[in-house]
Amino acid sequence: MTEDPYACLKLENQVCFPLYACSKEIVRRYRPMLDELDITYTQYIAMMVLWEQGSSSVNALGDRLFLDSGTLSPMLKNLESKGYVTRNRSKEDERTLIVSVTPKGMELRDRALSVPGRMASCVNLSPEKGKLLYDLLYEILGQFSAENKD
Amino acid sequence: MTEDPYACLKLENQVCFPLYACSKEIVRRYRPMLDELDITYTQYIAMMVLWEQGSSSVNALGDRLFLDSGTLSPMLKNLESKGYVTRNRSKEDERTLIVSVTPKGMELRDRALSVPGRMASCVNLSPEKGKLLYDLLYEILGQFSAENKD
DNA sequence: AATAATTAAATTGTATACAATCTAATTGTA
DNA sequence: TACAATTAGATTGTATACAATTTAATTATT
Repeated sequence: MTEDPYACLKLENQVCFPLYACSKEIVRRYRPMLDELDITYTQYIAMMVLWEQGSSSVNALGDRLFLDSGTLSPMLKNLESKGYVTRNRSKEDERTLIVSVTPKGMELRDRALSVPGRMASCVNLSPEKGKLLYDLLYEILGQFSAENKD
Repeated sequence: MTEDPYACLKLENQVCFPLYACSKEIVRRYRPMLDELDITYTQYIAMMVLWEQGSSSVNALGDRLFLDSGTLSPMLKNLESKGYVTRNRSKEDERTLIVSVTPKGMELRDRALSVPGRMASCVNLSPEKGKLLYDLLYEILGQFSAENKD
């Protein structure tokens, strides 16, 4: 049992690294499926919110996705150019931009239906472990959301 | 209990999304600490490998970090310009680039010693849950590494 | 030995991410 | 009601990520 003063700086002693690597690798595996829909992963999660809600302000979308306007602004313009969403200023508050799904965007939803199932088959984790992972991640995210509410 | 055919496309039913969000948020919390060392998170994990091994080929580093040359090449040049590493072609195989830590790079290690502890205090997860999360993530990463060995 | 196939990095092009700054609209306050 | 403070997005600048392609070096094959 040798005492390594640098043990804390070893890659395998980090929790963040497998989180970072896992996230990247999974998103990478989404790519071929999302290519078929002509969207990226970031666009996909934005569409998920919009499919569910119909529309959202950029701000609310950012809170939900943990993304800021620097990422969202160009990405939403891209989705608009593909015809999946429209971007309109709110009548009540001209500062607010409302993003809404178009009919073409709603059609996309049907074509995306097979994606979650096909993705699940890329990650071999038992349902119990999946639930465990999910709960642990949301426990951390919950803390982060609480922090940001200042 | 209404049957929603689109339930699988809801953001809260994804495991990937909290993984993606959590990874991003944690890396974002590293930034102020790593700013003090004048490195980014990606440079930090690369330095972790180099601190431990002294040197590595770009290829081996990429396997370890799940990054390709498109990301590593410019990032390692950046680390070189800061004086933390040197980049030299291998004598045995001129295709291979060997990245080595410089004395200045090793000094950085001492200044980085406080980072893991300060980061840990940003995430309030019990040691047991931390271990659980760690194991689940490496279970998934293990599958991915096995896949890539074809 | 000459050529084909493979391999390691580097480069190119597209799309994030995010801090910092800017602009315009709205709200709070003296 | 003017004017300061705040807020919502957009913009700018830097650094990833990664697929696809290119280049140079090495290995395998005929």
